[in-house]
Amino acid sequence: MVREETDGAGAKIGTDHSAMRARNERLVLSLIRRHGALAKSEIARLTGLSAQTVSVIMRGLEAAGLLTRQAPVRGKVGQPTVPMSLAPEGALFLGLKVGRRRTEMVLIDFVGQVRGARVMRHDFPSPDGVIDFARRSVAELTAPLPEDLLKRIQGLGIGLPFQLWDWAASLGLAADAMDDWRHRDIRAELAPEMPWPVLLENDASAACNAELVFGKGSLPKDFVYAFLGFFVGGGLVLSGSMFAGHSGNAGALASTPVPDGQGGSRQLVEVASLSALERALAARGQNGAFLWESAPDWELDEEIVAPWLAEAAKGLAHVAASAGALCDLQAMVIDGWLPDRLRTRLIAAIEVELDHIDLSGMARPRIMAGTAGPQARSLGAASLPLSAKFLVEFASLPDVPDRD
Amino acid sequence: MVREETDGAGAKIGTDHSAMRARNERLVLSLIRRHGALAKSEIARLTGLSAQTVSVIMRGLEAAGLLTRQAPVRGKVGQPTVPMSLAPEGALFLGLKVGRRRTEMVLIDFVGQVRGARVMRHDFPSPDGVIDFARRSVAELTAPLPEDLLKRIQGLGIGLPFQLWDWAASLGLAADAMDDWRHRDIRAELAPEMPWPVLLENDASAACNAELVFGKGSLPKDFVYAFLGFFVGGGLVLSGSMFAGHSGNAGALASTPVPDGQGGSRQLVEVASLSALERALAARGQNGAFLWESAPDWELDEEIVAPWLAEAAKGLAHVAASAGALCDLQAMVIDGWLPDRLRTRLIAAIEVELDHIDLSGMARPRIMAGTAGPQARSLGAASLPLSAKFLVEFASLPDVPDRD
DNA sequence: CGTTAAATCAACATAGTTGAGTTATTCCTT
DNA sequence: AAGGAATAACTCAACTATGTTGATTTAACG
Repeated sequence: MVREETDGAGAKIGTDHSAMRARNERLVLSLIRRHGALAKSEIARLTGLSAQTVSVIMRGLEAAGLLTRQAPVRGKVGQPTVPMSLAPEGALFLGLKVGRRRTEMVLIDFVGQVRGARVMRHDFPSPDGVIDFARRSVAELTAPLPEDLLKRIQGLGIGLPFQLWDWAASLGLAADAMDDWRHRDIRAELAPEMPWPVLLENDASAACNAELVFGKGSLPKDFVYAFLGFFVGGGLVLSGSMFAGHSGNAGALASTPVPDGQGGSRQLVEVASLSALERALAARGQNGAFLWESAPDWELDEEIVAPWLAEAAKGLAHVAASAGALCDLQAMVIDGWLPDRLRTRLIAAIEVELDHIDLSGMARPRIMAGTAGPQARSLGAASLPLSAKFLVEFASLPDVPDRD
Repeated sequence: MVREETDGAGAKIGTDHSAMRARNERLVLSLIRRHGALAKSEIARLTGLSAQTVSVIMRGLEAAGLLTRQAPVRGKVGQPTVPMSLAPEGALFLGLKVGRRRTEMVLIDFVGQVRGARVMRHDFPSPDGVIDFARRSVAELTAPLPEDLLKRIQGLGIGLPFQLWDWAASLGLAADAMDDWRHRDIRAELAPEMPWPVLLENDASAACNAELVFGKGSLPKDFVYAFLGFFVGGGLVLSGSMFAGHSGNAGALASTPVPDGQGGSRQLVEVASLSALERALAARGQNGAFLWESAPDWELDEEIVAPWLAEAAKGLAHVAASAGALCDLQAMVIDGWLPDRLRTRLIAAIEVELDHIDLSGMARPRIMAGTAGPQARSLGAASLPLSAKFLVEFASLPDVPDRD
């Protein structure tokens, strides 16, 4: 039931029977995840598969504990339909998010509920410290689980900022303080110790995946996602699935050139990131460390926040326009380690800036708020093994009509 | 043998046996197209399919006339391998390219050789004129074909500039001269008359597809393609296949905002297009009509071409950087209705401009020349039905190792 | 109690896999 | 140089996995 995806050197790219079944199973799970509970007959109509085939597949998924039957729906002529929904305890996932001041591990279930969490604070992350924390947290989070749930853990996802070593200088640390990260591969180090697959992604890409898999709003099929943390990162969702790029670095919004207002260009990270905000605080003699102390509920002086917001919005609007033109995007989704109110203001400001950009020849992308908020990255890390094992690439998914 | 892809409302998204076979057949054809002749045993190794399955599939493709056996290769221990290559006459395709002053139709074979062509010149294209030309050209191009080749025509692809109606003003025509295009759908009008599928794409996206399908150079898996014509357009190739976007408008490079050198931004089309060059000519009192008269072999005054080149390169370098960051691209491919020497200069100039952009945090995209040149668009139009029917999405293709 | 739609059962069809056998070559031994 | 062993490509026949079809059962409404 729901086999691993073969990968690596000897990857099989031809399709055989088991690949066919695997894909059809993922298709069923993906449809139910996106739409909510669906009856076998509805799945048959949506997929074009025969009722018999769908019946076999869904009974299998139910037997595997991944689907549960809901109360039968009566009121229409004919035998009542039995909607099947995702079984929350059908599968569990661990997510490790490495951050600037906080490293977190979460345990989530099949529907994205957080079942447990651990947090470690640090001046700056070190590979050894993170690996140690990961080991302890896995032990602590799995210890209370009964045998049957323990077996349902499907993987560990890691969300890690890329080019961590570039932080050192900006943190006032010795320039080589984080050089360790250059040469360490924590995925490869943790994988042998863990009984499940271990996956790694850029932390912002992971956040994007959380939005895609667990997002509550109705997302378009194509959008660019931006997460404002110490850096700014993102992800690119095309045809409903995340596009990671050949080296896993797609959505590297930090590096995007944006006009600097003086005829040249600079990188987005210089204007639309919390590091930029921290610099603005420092310029006024304030210590920005509080930004990272706890959940982001801070309130800043308007004199500091307004100019930062204006520049960030200008940069992000430029990205929305150029990414929109290139990829025919319908939206840009904004999230970050930000208080809700600030995120709302930022979105409004981007809309205003977009008015000042010539968008002829392309569709204007909507600017939307993310639904996962500050915890998007850890949720996203945990969502990586979920996507890898249980979801089909959405390219082939149809629009699911609402039930009447 | 190689079935049509089902599409439209009742699209079947579940996988059944025939979809499995269809995909494996396309996979075989895609591998041979990319690599050149391959033996059954090599295909078996590359795909991971069993020798028996590959044998059955390839005998079928041979019987269908899509593959031909090459001379057996001896010299190694064991039975000699029989490489199979694409049969040039295995399938034929028609391509209609609508342009500013020229509309063309070509007939190409399975390996991209042009078997026939028709050209119509006009002051500006009209839907009725184009449809009429298409009808006549199809008749003229197919008339000399023997019965068996006639049956091998697989489709008609159309490459059409989007937003044709915006030209009118810049051509000095009545503003509503091309309003017809707003309301006409030449694909829908031609389709019922033709015994094959009729597909339509943006002309620049079609050119991109030609590069992808017939390109002689070794292309990376992810690149952005730019074609400089009257406008500038492009295409986006991700994981080896073209990404068209939800409304078919991906790669709309014309609309990309680039810094205007004065602190604001303007659209790429204003600097990197032949319409910009024509404007520069007009500003010096020269009539730019000659640009379109024949194949692009013109030589321009350095005082006109140098400033245009500089601005175009600056704009394209900005696009290369921002697209590169967003999509983790390995390259930008440049082609256009340009003399070869000018294209070469443009590429060099983009490289220089790229040196002035901060690319930290991303890989520097290579700037490469296209291999199809001025005829890329008509070739590309004809390549559309080829891709649709005979190629698999390359996402799953492995790197084919060279034979030793 | 007839009609309807969901769900299932049993027989069947399709296409991939496995293992044995055939073929055409090179390599090795005499 | 001749003949057999080794090797690798290819094919055949039997088998397996999985999807489809048409008949049947089930549980509701009217």
